[in-house]
Amino acid sequence: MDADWDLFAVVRSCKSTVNKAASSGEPSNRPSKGNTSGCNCLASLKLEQNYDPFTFRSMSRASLEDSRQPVLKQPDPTTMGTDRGKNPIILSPGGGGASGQHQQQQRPPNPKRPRQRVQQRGVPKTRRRRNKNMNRTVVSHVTDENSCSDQWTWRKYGRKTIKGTSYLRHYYKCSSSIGCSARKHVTLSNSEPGTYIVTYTDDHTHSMPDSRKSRAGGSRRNKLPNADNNASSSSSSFISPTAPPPAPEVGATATNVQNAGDNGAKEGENVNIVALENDDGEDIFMIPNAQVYDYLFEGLGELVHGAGSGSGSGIGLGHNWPAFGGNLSSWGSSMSGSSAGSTAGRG
DNA sequence: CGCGTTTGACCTGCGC
DNA sequence: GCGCAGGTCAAACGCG
Repeated sequence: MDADWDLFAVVRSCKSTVNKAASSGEPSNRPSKGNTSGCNCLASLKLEQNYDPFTFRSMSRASLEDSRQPVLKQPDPTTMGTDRGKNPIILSPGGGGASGQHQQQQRPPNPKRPRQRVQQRGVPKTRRRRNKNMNRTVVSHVTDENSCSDQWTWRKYGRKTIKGTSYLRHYYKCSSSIGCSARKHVTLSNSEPGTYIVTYTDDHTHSMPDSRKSRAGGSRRNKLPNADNNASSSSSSFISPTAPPPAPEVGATATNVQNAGDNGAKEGENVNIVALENDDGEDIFMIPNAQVYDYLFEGLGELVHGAGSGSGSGIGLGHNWPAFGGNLSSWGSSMSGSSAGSTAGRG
């Protein structure tokens, strides 16, 4: 909760001109849905080509490409809301990069496999929806050229067509460690074609895997035709909220705002897009193609670093920022170097 | 064999 | 209370 509005506060503070940072308890912590007006401040950053804060190595390009396929060009009122009975997205193998995906894409239409979900009803499942109780969510935007991968192992557990976006949202769980509750979902931005909105939820309950041990996904990925494309980037510069950048030079997204404030983006420099959400998953703000100015991050830097020290005094996203492995402040210094071997996968 | 992906079904929060 | 929409589950399947 604190962190939550910490972010918020930060954002607001960004609005420097507008002043009013986290002066007080930030009453309107949670603007009602759609009410993002309160935070039109944002700096958007343009990533350096080589610097991709959010690369999801573990996600097959195909998957994401998938999300680039407009799902519902024209939302069908009759089927809206659920994919039930809907035709699966048809990937066009030749279409673009997604071609040659190994795997399921070639799977036959799948004759509606019989599924008996026994004991579903009545059984109180812990299946939960993102709610206020959940750990804060950090959103970040990635340009599609940056591909998507990071050092964590993510396992896709679902996808959904999101109303209003016309694109698919892919849901991933951290599979680097059993029991890790970290999750994220990736959606192709509706307003920013080519930009993926990555939302991280919950924190990793383990340290960054040294190397991927997961066999299936990992090895396969490397063989992705497109993997070539990003081979260099994925192997040399995978950066993510959970995988601190080796040496941030320029750009930054929300996730490395800290760096942006410190040694990251230089004044007036472009950094991709920064977007933040409150714990309700509401986009607090997103500012594409904006520019970063020091003053914008002055406060941020403080917050980030200060809070890291555990200064309970308030605002700060120093610690416990889920997407940062729970410790944003140590982000810049502790690179993935740590080992903490991954236990990739289950069993 | 183990793991990731796909995808239909189901659950649940929220707005009306 | 109902329906919508987002989120999650889990069987089936493919790949290494």
